Amino acid sequence: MVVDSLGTTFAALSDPTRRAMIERLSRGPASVHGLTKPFALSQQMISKHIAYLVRARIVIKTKRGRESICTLRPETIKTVSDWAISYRQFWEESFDKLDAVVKQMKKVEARDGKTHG
Amino acid sequence: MVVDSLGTTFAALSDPTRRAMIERLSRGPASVHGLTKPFALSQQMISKHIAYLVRARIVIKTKRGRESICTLRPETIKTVSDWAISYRQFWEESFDKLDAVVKQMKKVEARDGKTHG
DNA sequence: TTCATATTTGACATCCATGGAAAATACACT
DNA sequence: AGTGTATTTTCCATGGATGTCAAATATGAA
Repeated sequence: MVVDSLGTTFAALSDPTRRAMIERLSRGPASVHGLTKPFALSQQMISKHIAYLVRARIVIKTKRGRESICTLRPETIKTVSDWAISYRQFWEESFDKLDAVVKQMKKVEARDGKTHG
Repeated sequence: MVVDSLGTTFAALSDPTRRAMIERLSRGPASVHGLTKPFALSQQMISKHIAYLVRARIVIKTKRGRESICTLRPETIKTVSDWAISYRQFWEESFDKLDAVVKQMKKVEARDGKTHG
């Protein structure tokens, strides 16, 4: 893979455990140990998941004594939002068109209602 | 993998070719052949990428004669946006805190500016 | 039916992520 | 130094995604 920053971000987000970790970290930093408890996964796996999130620049890790404190970075999640929002016009137009189709169908239904059924 | 709809979506978005295909499809439907041209990839691979996008419910395929027409679904991209936006408060608070830190630093700088080199 | 076009499928190799087990490292405390 | 805690690293197996080649399928045109 070439350097595909957004791709790395999406790959990191594809795992439900990692998304849950992000959700947890959005409420404040936590140690690896603290992140292990709720997940019924071994600490090694949590550590590996964190490494994945760090590589994707979603999380930063800082040493505090013998603990590693994980902190969620706001910028990267925002790039995901920015990516999705760039299609906002597309989906709003699509929904508008769908609305128009539904309205047209109802209109036809009302007009032809008595001749069909 | 268990059924993880959002995870499947993110996995599909992790590939730059597929994101480019989405970008193309956001400007209107296209055949597999039409999607192949700009990508310097074999038609089989494009076909497989499309299958991946269909499986992730990002694209729908409809037969028209001997062509398969691919259309971008608006809902799925919107779920990505919704997911990211649910962290909006987090990142806005983070940016605010960063702003505050920067302002505090400037204040200290201005106060101590003449005593330091 | 035959030929060309559009698309899919199968076989196969390669790479990377996932996850467990156990060893290794790093640090705090006595 | 020795003990317990926190975290990482290594080895290994499994599964899934990527990509190519070749063959198969489906449709349109002559």
